[in-house]
Amino acid sequence: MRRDIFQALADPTRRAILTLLALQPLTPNAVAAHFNSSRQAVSKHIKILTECQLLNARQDGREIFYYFNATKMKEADDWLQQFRALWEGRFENLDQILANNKSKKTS
Amino acid sequence: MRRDIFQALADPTRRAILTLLALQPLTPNAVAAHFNSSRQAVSKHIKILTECQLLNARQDGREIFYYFNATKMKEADDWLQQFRALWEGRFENLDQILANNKSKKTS
DNA sequence: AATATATGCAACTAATTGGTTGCGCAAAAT
DNA sequence: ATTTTGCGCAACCAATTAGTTGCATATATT
Repeated sequence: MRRDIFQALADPTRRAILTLLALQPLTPNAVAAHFNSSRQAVSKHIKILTECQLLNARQDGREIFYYFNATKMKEADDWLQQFRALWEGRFENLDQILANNKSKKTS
Repeated sequence: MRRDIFQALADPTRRAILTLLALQPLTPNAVAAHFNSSRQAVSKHIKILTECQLLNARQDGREIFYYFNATKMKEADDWLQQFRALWEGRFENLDQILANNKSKKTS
């Protein structure tokens, strides 16, 4: 199933799962142990994250370890690229404002 | 009203609105003209984006211009920071893999 | 072989979402 | 003064979501 990566990132629990799995691959049970949610609820989140390839699954016996896929996450970063110049520019403006403010005080 | 910035970014129309308004401030009507959606639908999106401060409003007569707020968008970028090392590391690994591959060929 | 464990999947539910239509109000144009 | 324009807000609706409970299946453990 196709899925929008930003839509997957919308849920705070899913973001927490990503943060957790970025540190080390874990099974659904191990992930669920970190949250108040039930195993099934976490499993659903993992499914969504896997569907948009933010996670990859690797089965080992009856356990399935989920791996964070940084390459996919970079797509979010790429989208933000278009705005990056703006908040950097913002600081330039801030410098100017501060400079103006200073000159007012000293004048 | 409080609102999660990632939840606001989940909708593709809202992301398109942000891209548009990052170029220049516009009124809701002007924004709606760029999409197939009705003015009210766009207005709802703008409301959500304003609630999480990705947009700021500035009234001028009966018109309201909405401004993109880059500083707020940077929060998304900040959250991604935790993963940035990973996809950069990924490329380091890729370099190693390529290096190994090359040495195999030449050996 | 019998039991326990790890997981996915389907059905159901309450809450939220994205959209619509219709309204009211203030500012501009006639 | 009347009409038009720009906008927000509320009510409603269909679709989606996040969660639950209850299975079924496959792999370990005893």
